[in-house]
Amino acid sequence: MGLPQELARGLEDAIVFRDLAPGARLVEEEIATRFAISRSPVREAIRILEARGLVLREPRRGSRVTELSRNDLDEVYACRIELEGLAAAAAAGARSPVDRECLDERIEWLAAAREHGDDREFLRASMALSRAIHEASHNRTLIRLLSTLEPQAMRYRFLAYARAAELMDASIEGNRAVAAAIHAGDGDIASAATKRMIGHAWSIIGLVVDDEEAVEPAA
Amino acid sequence: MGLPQELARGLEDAIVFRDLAPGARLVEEEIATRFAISRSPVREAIRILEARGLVLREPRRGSRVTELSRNDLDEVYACRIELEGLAAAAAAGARSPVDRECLDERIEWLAAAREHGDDREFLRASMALSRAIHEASHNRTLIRLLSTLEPQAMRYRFLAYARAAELMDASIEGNRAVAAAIHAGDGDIASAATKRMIGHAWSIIGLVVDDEEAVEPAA
DNA sequence: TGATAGTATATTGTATACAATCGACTGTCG
DNA sequence: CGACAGTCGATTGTATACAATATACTATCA
Repeated sequence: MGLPQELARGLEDAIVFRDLAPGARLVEEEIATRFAISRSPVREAIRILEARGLVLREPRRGSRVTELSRNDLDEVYACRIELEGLAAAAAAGARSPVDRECLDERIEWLAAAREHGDDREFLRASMALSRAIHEASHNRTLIRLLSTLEPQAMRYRFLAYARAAELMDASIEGNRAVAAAIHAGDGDIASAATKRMIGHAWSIIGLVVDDEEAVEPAA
Repeated sequence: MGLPQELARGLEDAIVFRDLAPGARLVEEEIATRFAISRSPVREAIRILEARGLVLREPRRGSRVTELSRNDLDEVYACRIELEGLAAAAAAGARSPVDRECLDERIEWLAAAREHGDDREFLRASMALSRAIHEASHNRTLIRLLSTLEPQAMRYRFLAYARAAELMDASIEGNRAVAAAIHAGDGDIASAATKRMIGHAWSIIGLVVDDEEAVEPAA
């Protein structure tokens, strides 16, 4: 993979897992020296993050990690619920044996991470599973859109896992239902199951974020 | 606006209106010298176009304008129909007086362009109207997603206008219905009207693209 | 003392220089 | 005659140098 993409992945991880807090500044030269590269690939990486809504770039004033908020959560999830539903339906329509295997594999990975009680691992498995469904849709445009939407959604999920661990169980169960519908080739059910699962998560995460904002109103 | 964004706008126009044909190469230095700037902003501009699906960048091999195809059309419109529906519903929910004026204004512009018989002007007005609806949703995440999806859709619409002018009349009528629902504050009707309009366009454009592919199978 | 102009510094935006790689051409050898 | 290695040109990827601008600090004046 290219250097900017690789760097973007690393920074994205840091943002999703809160190693880089909301509001943190991203100074090009600083990052460049830290990774012993020049500003050129760093600039490219930051632009990738901007396209994903993870950082906000103000002209001549630099970039900072975007804040999380109830309003932003609602925006992201309103889009996500539609696009993920679309992906599940398409995956059910264009199902292929290899995708099927891949899906089951990743659900097991998800369950294993839950057993282990590792939040980060669970989120990683969850991202991998999502991507597998996206790929199974064989809709490259949809994949492109989702790849610019998912990372921000992951930030909220990670936030919520710490406060509402039952969300993980709901996620496993929901995904099992989605996978079953995809395997059965029923797009409508796959879409409905996906929307139900995401809508449920949305409401739970919303409570967590509301709490967060009540505690820290100065954000 | 920044230089890269301005340049991207210009190149985007050229691609949408077919001044840059599908498959055309975009050589960084060539563009740079043509506009009397350096490669740095050109590279950024090309990345913007890539994020919008207008150009395909292959590592170390350069960028070329993406091809249009029936398959790609279906991908784009499957996403578009959902996201535009969402935008219309949100706009209906969060309607404000200023948005209302703006909407009506742009529909009149659309009708005027149709009277004039100017394809390009009609498409420009159409883009402006779409953006107005997007903005009226007050959902910045949705706006971001749509801004990376619309340009590709515009390419197909421009293609179809030349062969199926009645599409423009249907667009005016459809948009009037959508605007009425938004003004009435009825999200469900706004969404349904939008999806009906886009679905209709989808089927007509599909025929045009099928024809195109039958004529030129070597693409 | 408070406001303001001026300056200094930090950081981004743009231009240029250098390195690496891909594709095409060509010449040689089997 | 065909296949293949080597070289050359074109183009992208990365690094560095320079220019422009925003912010913070300081000194001066009302």
